[in-house]
Amino acid sequence: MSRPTVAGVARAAGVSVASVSRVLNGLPATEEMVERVQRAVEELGYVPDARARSLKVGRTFQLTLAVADVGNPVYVTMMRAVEEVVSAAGYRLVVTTTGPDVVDEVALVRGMARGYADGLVISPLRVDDDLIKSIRECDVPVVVAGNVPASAGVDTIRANSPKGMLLAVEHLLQKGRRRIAFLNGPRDTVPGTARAKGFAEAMKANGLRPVAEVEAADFTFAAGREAGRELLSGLTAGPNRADGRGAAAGGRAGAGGRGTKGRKQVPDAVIAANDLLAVGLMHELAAVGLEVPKDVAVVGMDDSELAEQSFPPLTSVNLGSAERGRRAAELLLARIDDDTRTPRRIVVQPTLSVRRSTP
Amino acid sequence: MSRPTVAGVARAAGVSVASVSRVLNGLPATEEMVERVQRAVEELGYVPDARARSLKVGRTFQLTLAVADVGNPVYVTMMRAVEEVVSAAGYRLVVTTTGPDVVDEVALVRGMARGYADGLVISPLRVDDDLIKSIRECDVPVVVAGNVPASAGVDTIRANSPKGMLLAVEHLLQKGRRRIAFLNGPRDTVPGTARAKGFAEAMKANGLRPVAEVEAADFTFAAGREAGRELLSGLTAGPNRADGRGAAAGGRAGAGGRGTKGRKQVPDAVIAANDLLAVGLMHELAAVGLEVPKDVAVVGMDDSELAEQSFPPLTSVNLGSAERGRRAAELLLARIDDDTRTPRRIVVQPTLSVRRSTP
DNA sequence: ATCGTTCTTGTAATCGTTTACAACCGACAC
DNA sequence: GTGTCGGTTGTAAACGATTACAAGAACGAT
Repeated sequence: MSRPTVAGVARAAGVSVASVSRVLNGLPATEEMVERVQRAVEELGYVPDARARSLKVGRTFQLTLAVADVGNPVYVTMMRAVEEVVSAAGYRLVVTTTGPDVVDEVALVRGMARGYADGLVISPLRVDDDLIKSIRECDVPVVVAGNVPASAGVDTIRANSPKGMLLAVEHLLQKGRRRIAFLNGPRDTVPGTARAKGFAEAMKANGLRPVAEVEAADFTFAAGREAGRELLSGLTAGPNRADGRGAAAGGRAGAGGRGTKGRKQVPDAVIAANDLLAVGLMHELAAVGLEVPKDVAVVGMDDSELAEQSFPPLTSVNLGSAERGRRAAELLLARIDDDTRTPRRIVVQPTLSVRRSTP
Repeated sequence: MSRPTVAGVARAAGVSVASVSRVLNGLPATEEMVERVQRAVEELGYVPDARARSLKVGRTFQLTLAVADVGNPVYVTMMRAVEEVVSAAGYRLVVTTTGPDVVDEVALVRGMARGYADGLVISPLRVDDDLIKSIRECDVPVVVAGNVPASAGVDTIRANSPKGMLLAVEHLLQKGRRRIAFLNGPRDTVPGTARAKGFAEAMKANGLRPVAEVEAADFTFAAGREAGRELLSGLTAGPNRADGRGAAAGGRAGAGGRGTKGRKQVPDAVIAANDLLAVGLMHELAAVGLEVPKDVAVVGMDDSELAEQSFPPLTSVNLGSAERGRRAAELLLARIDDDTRTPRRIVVQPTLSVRRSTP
């Protein structure tokens, strides 16, 4: 006994397929007709085939959100926001993960081109011409949560990293920290370059020079630890500890301190490009006996759930991931509604969530 | 200029639609035919319509993983494992989130019944007859990562919570902790009941009685904090601190200690049903000045990425989420291949990942 | 009684693929 | 020259829904 189709239901109910379809879609029909069809549907356990339906009507009522790494908590914030908006609009949201490579991203956009979903939100880590081309050629609407050139002719919604960096730097400054280091993610990613630039500007605007700058292999916790270790190497002994008892287990002595030639200054604050990186760093700080925030203040970025879960809770720049998710979803829905509207480029402003990782 | 279809390509290449389809699917054709078709495809930027294709061939080459809460790090572990297996098999994985309610879960299974995917892995928090019925009626294969009755006639793969609890209890015991409390998630969920039962058994087997048992509203960080507060209320002053300087800021004196009547015993260890709950609890412990693991040891469950990210890193029962994900995916693929095989019920064994939240 | 109107229902075309089947073509053996 | 055989290619029928269009029914007005 095979799965019932609309034809089977029609036969069972003794009516035509058109009538079945009409009843199922709530078009006007007589009381009796509705009753007969519904009974047949019930009896056969009929469930319409989504593929056939969407082939005919041209819509799937599914929307896709593609993220690079499901383990990154910033995406859960976005995901929640997107989900809320699209499900309120009667769409089902599905999430796929692309990994960090741009080629996979391109493959996804290409593959999505026909039939898997009515629209797509992507938040690409890396962008190249192929990706832009595939977005432009994609015949389902795409909105980019991130930074692509205006020439791509696509709705975008992005964060204001430079402003966020400024908030972080000024907060630290106000708390009396001046020896600020930067723990970035990969420079060849979109957020990586934006944050590097923002950090440099923010420091310059306040007349500061970074005491150190390291680059993690990617935006993950493990990479954060590794980069944190690199950042700390060679400067674990220094004037940071008020009690002067030094820090590292190894405890190798050294001049340290600012201005000492041939040796990096010891930071009294680190800004990380990401909450995961920040937390990774904090583990390394603890490992060498530095206390947060007493010895070193730490500021993360994204203000994800991890920021409040970490210990100490992490002061973090809120780059508006929830709002970006919400508005990305809204842009997508609007464009599905009307494909001719001119692409918008929205920038959302950051705020700072102060927690206990800064004094 | 509308999107090209196979007919358009055929016209452009001066061949029949069948030939186009054959070339696209790699069926035998002459050199020249292949060449002409490919040129036309290239030129028109043709992308096949997934809906139409899957309508005809009966497969979508998509698999769905439905999880209750994307914010729960245990699911990212599972997700990664599932993704790896299914993508190696040529499927695309999509993830949807259902929320904690069983009705949404049922709706998902029902809706998935026709056409959205070739198979479904669900990990339901709550199970009722409706859900089981919908799974049985679903005409795409379903595998359940969790516990449903064998009568459901479905492949399942589940953790061994009781054994996991035993590992946790015995580890604590071995470290000299005997006043063990339990921070559970909602009792009306599948994991909630399993863990409650497992905890009770494990304690009994070791001749211990729980000093406290609280139930969080759900398996989230926020709920963990709240339940942690509840657990700690009224017993924040006690003999736990070795230095005897009491604990809470308020520092109210009290008899505390074991056996004191009218007053709960002060735990020297807490097992949480979940890493998120454990981390929430640790925040509350810190808030009242109790140190982990010196004053109170904490054991989480799931051994998710959060366990190593938390501070101190969390000793956690590894319930095999990665393996469960992997094997769930394998079961699903096997069943897609052959729907007649008798349902398997796999149990994966837990291990303990010892970190620094226990002495 | 006839006509027009409105409302309901059925027939058949359509969406964009795949694929069973038949037609065709050239080669080869008799 | 004809029949057979392999191999390519084309025609047309699916897959399972929606929907334009036409036909029929009911009903009141003329």
